Amino acid sequence: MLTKELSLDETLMALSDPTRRAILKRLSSGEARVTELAQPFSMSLNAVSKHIRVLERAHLVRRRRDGREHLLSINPEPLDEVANWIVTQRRLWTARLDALDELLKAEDRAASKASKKKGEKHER
Amino acid sequence: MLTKELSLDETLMALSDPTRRAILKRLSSGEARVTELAQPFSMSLNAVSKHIRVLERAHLVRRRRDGREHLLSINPEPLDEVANWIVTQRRLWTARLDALDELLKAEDRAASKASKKKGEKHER
DNA sequence: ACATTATTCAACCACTTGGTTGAGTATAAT
DNA sequence: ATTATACTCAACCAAGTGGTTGAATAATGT
Repeated sequence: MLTKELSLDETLMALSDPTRRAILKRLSSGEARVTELAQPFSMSLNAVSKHIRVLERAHLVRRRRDGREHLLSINPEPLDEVANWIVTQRRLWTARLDALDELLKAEDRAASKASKKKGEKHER
Repeated sequence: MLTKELSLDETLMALSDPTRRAILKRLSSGEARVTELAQPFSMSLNAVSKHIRVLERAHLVRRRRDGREHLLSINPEPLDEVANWIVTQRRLWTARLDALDELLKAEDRAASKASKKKGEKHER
């Protein structure tokens, strides 16, 4: 599994910045150098360099040096962890909400049976 | 659709804190008051109150007042946006990586055919 | 050898975050 | 009416973020 200290905290934090997400998107079409990555943005090269370091810290990108060029590539592994957390949580939440929903529907049926009036509005 | 300004930035940022994720987890088993939510943590009530506000700002929880009690509940909607982004991106990334992988395998086959020497090392 | 290119490092800045404490505002209980 | 409870608001603080500029390092081109 090789899962070396993948922190949900750091991954989510790294992903929460639009510039960094754009960098990742760019990297999805293949390796790129720092300057290439920086080019589309209006900020300084140094700023982008810092963003990259954040992504690296979260293990979302890998760095490979070739001479003076640093070639960045994507590492999708941490995404799995996030995806995992999300689907797990969402299942819990919606399960609970679905149960509530069922309950409400049941009550609705009971209520409409009791009142026999059409056109009555429900709350929410 | 009702999607009122759901920001990926804010959602991911809100999720990137362990306390907040714990709060959400707690809320998956139903509504809770602020004090209830704060109870398991070692920090002050005010700190938790702030965390809740962050979650609210990201539309991950909703607040309903009943007298002096504020009842918090979960809203799973923003999670969809995140999940969506993740699966989309990951598909792109892995597609690309799989293609690369295929390429490398093909080259490996070609190389071993060409050199016919065992024990040769590949780079990285 | 010298200049250019690719990149990081270091210091700085304004702003945000995650926490604190202390006071304020409703609502509920006695 | 007083006190207790549930909560927020406001001010503060240390540490972190996202950006800047200026210099350092290291590899390449002339």
